[in-house]
Amino acid sequence: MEITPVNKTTNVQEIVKQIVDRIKLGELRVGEYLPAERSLAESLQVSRPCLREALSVLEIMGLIRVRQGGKTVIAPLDMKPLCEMLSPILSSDPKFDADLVHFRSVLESDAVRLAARNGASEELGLIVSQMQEQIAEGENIAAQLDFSFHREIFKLSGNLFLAKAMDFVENLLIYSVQYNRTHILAHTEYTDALMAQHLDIYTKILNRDEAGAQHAMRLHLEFVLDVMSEETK
Amino acid sequence: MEITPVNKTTNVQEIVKQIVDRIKLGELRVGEYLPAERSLAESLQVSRPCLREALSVLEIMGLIRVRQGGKTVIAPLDMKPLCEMLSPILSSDPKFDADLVHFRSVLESDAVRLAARNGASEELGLIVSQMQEQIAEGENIAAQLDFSFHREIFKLSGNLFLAKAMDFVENLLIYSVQYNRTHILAHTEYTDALMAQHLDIYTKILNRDEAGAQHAMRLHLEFVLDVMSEETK
DNA sequence: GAGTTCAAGTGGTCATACCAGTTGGGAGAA
DNA sequence: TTCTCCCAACTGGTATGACCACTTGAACTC
Repeated sequence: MEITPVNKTTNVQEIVKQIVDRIKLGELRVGEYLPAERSLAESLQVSRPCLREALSVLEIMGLIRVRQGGKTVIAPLDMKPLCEMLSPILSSDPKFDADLVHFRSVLESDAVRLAARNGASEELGLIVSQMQEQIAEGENIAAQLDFSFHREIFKLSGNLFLAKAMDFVENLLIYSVQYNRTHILAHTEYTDALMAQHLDIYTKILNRDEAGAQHAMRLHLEFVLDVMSEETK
Repeated sequence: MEITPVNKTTNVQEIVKQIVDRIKLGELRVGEYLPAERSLAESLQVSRPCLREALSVLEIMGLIRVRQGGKTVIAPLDMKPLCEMLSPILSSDPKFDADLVHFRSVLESDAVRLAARNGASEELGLIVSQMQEQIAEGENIAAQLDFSFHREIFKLSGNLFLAKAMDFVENLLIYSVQYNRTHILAHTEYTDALMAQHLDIYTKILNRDEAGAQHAMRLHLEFVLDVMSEETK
């Protein structure tokens, strides 16, 4: 006979589970308001402090957004608050930055391969066009546009976890001094090279050239890392 | 002039931040006890419900372990509680299982390459020896041993995030019906093949054959996936 | 000395009150 | 009528104090 610890569960855990389940079942949808704390506590037959503990948990999980005076709203799953809280712990490791950038490369290298398998989207083409327009006007590539490009590739990969992991990594990278693409994008001398690399990746995806896309992405990431290590010298 | 929202912060967020910072700074170390809620609340000059909200957050983040009647202890960062809470949301996606397994393959494929670069550890050799002993005695490979083998590879990779991501994935896979290695390990007819694959991976790591190790791992993962899809037919 | 018991201390829950910010509708002005 | 402004009512944020449930360890019994 196998012995397992009795499953004693706390009120807070029950509440969290119940609300998560309701979100999963679609009873609570993104954008909808949660009932007021007082009435919700009554419905759940728990005290308000207890409910508030559960709400705090849901908030850090990024499932709800709470504002004093305003209503509590169901939000799309967002890792950002968790990352903000957790980043001090993680970044205490000296290898943090290097490991994170490597990890991102691994993710993106696979994402672009899957993206090439699935083919390009209109959205990706649009992003590339906008990049070209900006350059034609003598501007640099906007950081937001660069971000959208890479994000779209993860979306095209179709893999839920690659996209979520990318979110996670990006949220952590915000706090990384060494890895700030904005600096690189601001350097005019790199603009042409970066544009060519983005275009190359896009073309390979368009042609469904999996290996080629992966290779192009690797070259791009290596280029970015090289420039970064130059900058920080 | 750039306009940014004023950073109104709540008591709970302050408390969480403060405790996280103290853990980072080493003032609070893993295994140590947190003061009792009542006295800690007094020290922080906040009410107990408020403090408890913060503690709930820290608990879901896996930074502390709380037991009724017992003391609250600082724990090593553990994604498990978060995964348990989050898994219903994630698994609501029909592609969940497939995406997760693919994601895991991506991680492990890279981890084993880095492991091969760094070379094998005594620990890994010991695990392989134990596997061989079990087989020599006519037993199957224990699930725990198989898990240790794969975990050790992530450890050998030396990349913080690969290991953490692996933790995350494994915690989610517990709830995946389709992906339960225990079933496969229990089948005697696969035992020899699995042992050979593990041994192959180990040897390649030992010889610092990066490409070979990666290839061997891919073969192993494909084999496991094949068997699984047979099982679920 | 080994086993038992129980009191003190811990987290878990609750009810209530009040503070602080948001919102929307009604009173007043144009 | 239409617009503006203000305040009442509702929301979340915090505090207090009480009580329950569980764990622990020291005093007590045998």
